[in-house]
Amino acid sequence: MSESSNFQLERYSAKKLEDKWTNYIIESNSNTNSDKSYSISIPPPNVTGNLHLGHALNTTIQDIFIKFYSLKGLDTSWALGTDHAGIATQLLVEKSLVKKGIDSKALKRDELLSHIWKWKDENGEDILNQLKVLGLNCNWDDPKFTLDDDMSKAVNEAFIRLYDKGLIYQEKTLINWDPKLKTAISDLEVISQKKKSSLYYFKYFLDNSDSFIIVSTTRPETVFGDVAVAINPKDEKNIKFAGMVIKSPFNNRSIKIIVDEYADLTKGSGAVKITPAHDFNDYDIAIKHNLPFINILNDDGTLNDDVPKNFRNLKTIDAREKVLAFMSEIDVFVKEEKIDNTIPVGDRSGEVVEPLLKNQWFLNVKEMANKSSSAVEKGEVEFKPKFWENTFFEWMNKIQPWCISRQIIWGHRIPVWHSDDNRSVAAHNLDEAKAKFLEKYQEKKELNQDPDVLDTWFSSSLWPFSTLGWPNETIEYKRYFPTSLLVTGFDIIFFWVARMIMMSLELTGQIPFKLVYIHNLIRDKKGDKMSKTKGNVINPIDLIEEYGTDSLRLFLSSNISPHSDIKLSPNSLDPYKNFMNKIWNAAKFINLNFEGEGNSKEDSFFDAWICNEFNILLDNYSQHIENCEVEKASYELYHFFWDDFCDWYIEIAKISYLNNKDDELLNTKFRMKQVFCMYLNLLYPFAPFISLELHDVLNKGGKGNKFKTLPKKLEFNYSEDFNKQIKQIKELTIGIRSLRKNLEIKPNEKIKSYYSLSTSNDELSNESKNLISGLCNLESLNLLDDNSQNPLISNVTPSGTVAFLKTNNVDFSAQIKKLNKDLLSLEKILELSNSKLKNKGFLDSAPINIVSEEKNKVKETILLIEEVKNLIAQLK
RNA sequence: GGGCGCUUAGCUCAGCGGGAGAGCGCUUCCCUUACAAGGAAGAUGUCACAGGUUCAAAUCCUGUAGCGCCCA
Repeated sequence: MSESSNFQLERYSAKKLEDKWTNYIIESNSNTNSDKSYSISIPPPNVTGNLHLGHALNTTIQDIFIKFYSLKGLDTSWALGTDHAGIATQLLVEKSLVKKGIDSKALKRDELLSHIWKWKDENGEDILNQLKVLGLNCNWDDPKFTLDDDMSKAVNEAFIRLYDKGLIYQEKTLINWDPKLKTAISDLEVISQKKKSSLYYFKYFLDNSDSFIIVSTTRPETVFGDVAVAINPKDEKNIKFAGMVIKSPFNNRSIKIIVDEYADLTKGSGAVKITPAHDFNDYDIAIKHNLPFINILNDDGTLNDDVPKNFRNLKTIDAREKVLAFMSEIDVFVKEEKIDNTIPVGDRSGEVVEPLLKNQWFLNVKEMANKSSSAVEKGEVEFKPKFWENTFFEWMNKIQPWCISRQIIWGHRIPVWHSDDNRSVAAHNLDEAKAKFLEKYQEKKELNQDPDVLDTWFSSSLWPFSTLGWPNETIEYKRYFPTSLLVTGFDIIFFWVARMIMMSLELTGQIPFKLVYIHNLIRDKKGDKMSKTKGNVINPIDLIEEYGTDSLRLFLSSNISPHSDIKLSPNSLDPYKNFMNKIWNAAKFINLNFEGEGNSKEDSFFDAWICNEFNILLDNYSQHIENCEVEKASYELYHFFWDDFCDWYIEIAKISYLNNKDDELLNTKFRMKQVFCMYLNLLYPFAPFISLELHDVLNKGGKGNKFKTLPKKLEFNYSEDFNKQIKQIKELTIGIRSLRKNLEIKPNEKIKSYYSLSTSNDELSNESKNLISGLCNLESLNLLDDNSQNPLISNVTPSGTVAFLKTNNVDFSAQIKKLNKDLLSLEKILELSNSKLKNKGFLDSAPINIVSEEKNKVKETILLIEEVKNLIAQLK
């Protein structure tokens, strides 16, 4: 059996195509010699990650751009890689060690590190392998990993440059401390969680006095760190106490009463206790009023030795109860009030984050943020959709120094070496550090590297240029940087996008990418976020198993929306699978009929029409993708194929095949295959597997040269108005089919039919008549004779009237109903148009073409109304 | 509290100044040899509400309500 006859029997199977073509796609190298380049760097998935729909959406979009610009002849590069995901990975490995009975806390730094590297070596490729099923054209031969030597070199270089510029510094200040993970985290990693909680009121008695101030607090356990009570200058009740001192009943410390507008009279008692070492606002107040800082917490969040003995080592929540009990005991407790509060929680640990005084490394980003904002303002970096720029600016405007040090071990160790007397240099290695130290301090000292590692996002922020070889001026860097596009979700605009822009401008002097394409999230069918705990996660691998990669990709690319998240239910992909099947079967039809190339016969009007429609598709498609409107390109692909190519072109061609001699059909058969293959070329970036397979089937022997360029516009040879002819055929056909349906005439019953055209000097060619006869299963189709005495049942269409002979056994009530409905809507249209044309304002102000269109509409509608009235009269 | 987005057919959403659209679902008919994962013919809408701008508003502006997200 030949290959082609096999194909005729084969049903569409996505799985089979994926098995056949995945490696071909991965191995195909789209680089050209073009001097124009197009580059993207992938948002690196975490090494701990598993493929989820977010990855599928994100990479599908990028792949469409890469494949499209590759077809356009640009030299494309899509940098691939994974992120070491510091805290997440370390947590994961520590957990797995616990299962093996190993306590990670008992391990030395090097031992734990080697465990994590071992895990990475075993599992680090998983996510990349999962990505492979999507048919992506990324740089598979050179995947990066943020902790590899080349990336680490970039990280060190970036750090050292920023350190030497004075932008990176160490400071003991209040930071967000995760007591569970025992590390500092940045503002962005703290989530504000709404919670019902209590506001407690208690009395602070003035020293040696019966007078007291009622203070309200949500955190009674921090009374041991209190150094002041702030009252508002407008606080008439308490203002007399300003400057006086309270003797704390909790630890005998002296507490000053200060006046500051920070004390909000509308909240609680209006007087607020100041705990500078455990609250960010209080910290600022302390600086302002020159107050001391008293740390009362250990690193694990328990109370430390600076509190009275019986409170030591208690968890804050337990200390709170005990303090409250003590307040009652000494009779200072006033009341408890239920309030809505927001609590800071670590995004990784889920634990309440404590503000703590700690020595940490910071990057001063203020100036970098200003430069970044102006790059976006000037349009050097553009966001799409544009409204996300507001979100970006909002954060940039109030940005704080970025806390970049973490007290974990999985990450880039801070490249700073300290002497025992706390002098430091930043360097790539110990030798360089020694040399730098000597140069800087004119002294030799024993040096030790800082124990902390960098925030994972520090290395991520270098990604677009570190993947291209920076700080070396590699060929890749010169060719592909700045990159063309960044595709990502809105949830990491702050974490990632903003920081990449800042770092790039600071370190390379260039923007990292010209365009930021922000896409939305994929949710379940109710619009809820997918999560393991909710159990509503849909795995893309399962979807691919059931529907195929092409269907998934087409679903994703069709449903991108700037304004709403994508809702996905288990059968959301049905329409796209059906579409794949439609394409598959159309290929069978074409394969069955195709006889060979090389035909000099002139195009028929429908060949010309489909060529023209294809040219329109080609224009729109390119324009949409270039405008980053992938979903519109997808829509055009769907409707051109189903509505134009299948429903009309193939159907007309079928009739033509029946009516004409073989040699007259060669051209249509050739055109049909030609347009179809060019269509596959356009479909390729969206649905690569089916495109490759069908192109291969229909072009036997033409392997190795698939989809290397975008198709050129089709030239065709037809001089008359093919659009008008198609319009006539479509409208008259629909008119006849509708009439047949209304009269309940079976589809298989051949019937005589008549027509007249709405414009008297129009003609219907014999070819068109034959086609309509075929499309409507007519016995004959003849021009209505004005003198004909035959009673008729008619239907009206914009192109003309169609009619059947009125026979006794036919029930035409449905048709009368239909005509009356037509009449009603026509009269409405006429009324509306007439009222417009009577309006002087409309005639004066509306554009000329709009006015003339309206006039034409009136003329046509009047004629149609007459016609419909006649037809109704005939039936009475 | 500040900011952003949304409200259009039963559902999911497009349209964003001059004819209310798509897919799914629904009704009726058809296994007509590419495709029943299909074909044909249909039904379905105070475009959230209230003002305003305009000759003309689903579309622009203002306000209101509801929903969602981000930041504090």
